[in-house]
Amino acid sequence: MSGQGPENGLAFEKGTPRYLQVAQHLQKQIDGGSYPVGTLLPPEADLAESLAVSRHTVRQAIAQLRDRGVLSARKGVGTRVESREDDWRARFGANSRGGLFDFARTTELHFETRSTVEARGALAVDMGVRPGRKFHYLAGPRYYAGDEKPFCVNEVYLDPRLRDVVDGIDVLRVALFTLVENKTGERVKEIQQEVRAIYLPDFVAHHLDREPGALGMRMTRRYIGSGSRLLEYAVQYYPGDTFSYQTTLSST
Amino acid sequence: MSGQGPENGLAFEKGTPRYLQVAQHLQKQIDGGSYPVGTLLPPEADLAESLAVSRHTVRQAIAQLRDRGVLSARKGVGTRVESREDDWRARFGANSRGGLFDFARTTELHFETRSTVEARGALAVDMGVRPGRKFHYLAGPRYYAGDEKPFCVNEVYLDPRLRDVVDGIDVLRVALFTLVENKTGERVKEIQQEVRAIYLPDFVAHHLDREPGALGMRMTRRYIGSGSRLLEYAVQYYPGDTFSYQTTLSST
DNA sequence: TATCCGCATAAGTACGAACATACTAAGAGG
DNA sequence: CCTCTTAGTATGTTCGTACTTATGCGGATA
Repeated sequence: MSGQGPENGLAFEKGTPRYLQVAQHLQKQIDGGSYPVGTLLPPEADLAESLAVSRHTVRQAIAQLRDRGVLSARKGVGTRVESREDDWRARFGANSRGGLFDFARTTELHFETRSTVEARGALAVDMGVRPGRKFHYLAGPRYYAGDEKPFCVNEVYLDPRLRDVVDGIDVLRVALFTLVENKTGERVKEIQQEVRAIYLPDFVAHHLDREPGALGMRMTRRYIGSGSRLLEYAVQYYPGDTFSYQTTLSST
Repeated sequence: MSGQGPENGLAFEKGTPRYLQVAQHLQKQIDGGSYPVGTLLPPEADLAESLAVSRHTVRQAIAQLRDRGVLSARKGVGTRVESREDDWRARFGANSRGGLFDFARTTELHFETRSTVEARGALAVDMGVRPGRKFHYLAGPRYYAGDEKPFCVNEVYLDPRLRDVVDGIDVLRVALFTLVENKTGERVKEIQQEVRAIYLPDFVAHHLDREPGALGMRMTRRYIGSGSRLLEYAVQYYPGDTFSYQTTLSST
């Protein structure tokens, strides 16, 4: 087509950074099959032109998809599509406070369930608290910003004193523990993470579009405050076929 | 201004990108205590000026340290020093049956299989190398010292040049990559870990005394040398019912 | 005294331009 | 036919610049 008209340039909405919109756009193209797995993306310069953004913006978008494991790039060759969203999505690698912060910033947690629960049995053991202690409980799916389907199901157990930091919040786009820190002034001293293999519980499987009992992973985090007190306990369920937990240990 | 001279700007070496040199410089300053944990780094603009690089380069350097967890940034405030990374080897935190898992000395790896293999297909992808590259392959069960039954099955893919470091070794009681470092002088720059849920393959299930197809976890590690070259690739299989991977993120 | 507003600050986003480097493929030469 | 060289391509690095947005501080106001 001749058309120089409106182009296929994106219609940018305000509020969301352009590079994220470009990343989402590319993700959709990949999911839709426009860029099949194993093929090379158009050169950055071409993408920049066709989307009417700078190459720098395209590179930021590609960087996003790269550390999700969707793309890989090689100098002098091109940018290769490694996987699709529903295929190999979440390479999770938040292994620092800041990492969790960034992770929360690029995802959305939708609270669907709220209640007050009492920690008993195995749960109390996992949480590392005395049985009988009460917690404010929230749960719901977590999405990559702009996506249709969630990639993770999240449960949160919050100290009842901190309940008001989430009251009235339906969609969370920041790390919960920063809210806790801000409201209380108390700083999270330590975060204890644990990853283990599981069979997906029913309600999780339903959200993630998997069979109940399918392979999955469960990541739990204990957020410890100044006084060695458990401020928050979070559980995340991931599908086992698309999720892996990654860490990089680098020596100086 | 007095000094147009050498400044305290870095003496850049060629070959390494500047932003990496800046990152290393900042890391050293942090480890050395010039920027204590909990304090704010100078503004990016100041750093850029004093190091005689562009702000963009400083940002790239900071980005590096951010996803290592060393730094965290907040708009309008500054960049905070979160931790120092001198003892990254101590951050191996794997746990089995409640006991702490210590790589180096408390376990024994018994090599039962040796061969030379060619990385192809999914293996090449996982290893992050081009298909066709040859590796020296070793495999066997790993025992807690004195135990009857292994708790883990281990596979190792070694750069053929490094083959002689394991020739003649039947039982390994130290981390293999330290042998590599000692023999070659080349130091491991980076270790990339990945944990995922799996169904146990037959030969693993047999060793671990589980049913084939039972819940398990697979941990892979890529040991990267100076030249971004893959020196060693290791795979460990654990039973899912007794194994979990743990990390602690402490802020101060 | 307490609250609100606005300014300064610092990271985040976005554009443009140029050069460096790794890789591929085509062509020249043996 | 094989090897070496060379030109082209695409990502990587680096500079410059400008604007946006979140935050915090301090002064003015109620």
